[in-house]
Amino acid sequence: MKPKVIAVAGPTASGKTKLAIELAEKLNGEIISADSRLVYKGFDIAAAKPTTEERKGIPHHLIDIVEPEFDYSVADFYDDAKKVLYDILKREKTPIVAGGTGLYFRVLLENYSLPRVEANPELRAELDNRDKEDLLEELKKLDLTSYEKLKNQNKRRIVRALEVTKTLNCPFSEVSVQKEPEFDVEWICPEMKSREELYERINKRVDSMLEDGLIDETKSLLKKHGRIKNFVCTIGYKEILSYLDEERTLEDAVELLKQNTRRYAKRQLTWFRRNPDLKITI
RNA sequence: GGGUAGGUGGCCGAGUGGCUAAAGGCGACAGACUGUAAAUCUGUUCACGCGAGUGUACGGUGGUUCGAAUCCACCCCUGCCCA
Repeated sequence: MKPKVIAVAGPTASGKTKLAIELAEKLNGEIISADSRLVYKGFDIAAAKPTTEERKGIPHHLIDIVEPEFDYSVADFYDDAKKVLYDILKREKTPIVAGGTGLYFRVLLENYSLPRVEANPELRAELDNRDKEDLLEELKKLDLTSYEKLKNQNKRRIVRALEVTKTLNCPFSEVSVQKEPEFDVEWICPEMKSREELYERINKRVDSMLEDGLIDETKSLLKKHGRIKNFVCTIGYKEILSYLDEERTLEDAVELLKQNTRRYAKRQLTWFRRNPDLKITI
């Protein structure tokens, strides 16, 4: 008997946070956040982190666990989430994995075996300096399977394949395989009527982020951390920063923020649509 | 009223006789995703058709030409300058 896990997955602003909390109340559950931004301390308004009241006393895991300077990786998530998940099961409560980061769901619940190869900045820099064709040539010699899969893909993924292959001295394709799923997952996504409705919710949520003090939050994070990657690459902060830098008006920055959020939601939909259990129709 | 620059596909913008259903960018849509993932990358984008193809299209109406987004005439509209 595999352990039962509930997964609440959906695009940003679809209402998954609320849905997860309702389910947790009903099922004596605890929530494991599967969100690459919620892990960071201080990323509150822009990341739509649920407030204490909103959490209704339900334990939330993997939120506010690292400082933004720390590069939290999928592997970190995998280790942390698995530990928490078994802990919840041990206490005979229901684990509810909720979030919007497709890769996190895949690695945790679809049991992909992550090659244990940490990011190697020197090697990456060296590989980045070479052009894509050159890297592909090398990959073709070392790992034909990965070459076939990645030849039309982006350079970053080719770099990673080479990084793993060279470090382990073993082809990337042989160490990154899918195994038998470890959990019995019930997939749930919030109901969404139409793309228009979702986009409308996104627009409204961005407006309320502004009312809640997104600009002040951006300023104080900037002061505290400077322009570190995780900060300036986060939707919400990057657009407000462009306003603070006087690259565009506030109005334009907000419009761009809405647009980038819509695009992000679209990419999330692409990810989740692939999962037949999620029944995404918009 | 006079002068001048211009009106191109959802938007911006290149194109100055045939190689043009019209570069490029943006947007939109679709897809990929195994340690950067709110990241990064790929494809499609006038209509109909599986397709060869057919139809419609560069402000409007006429004209020149075998052939016009491109040349000519008149008209309409917009920006700027002068009155």
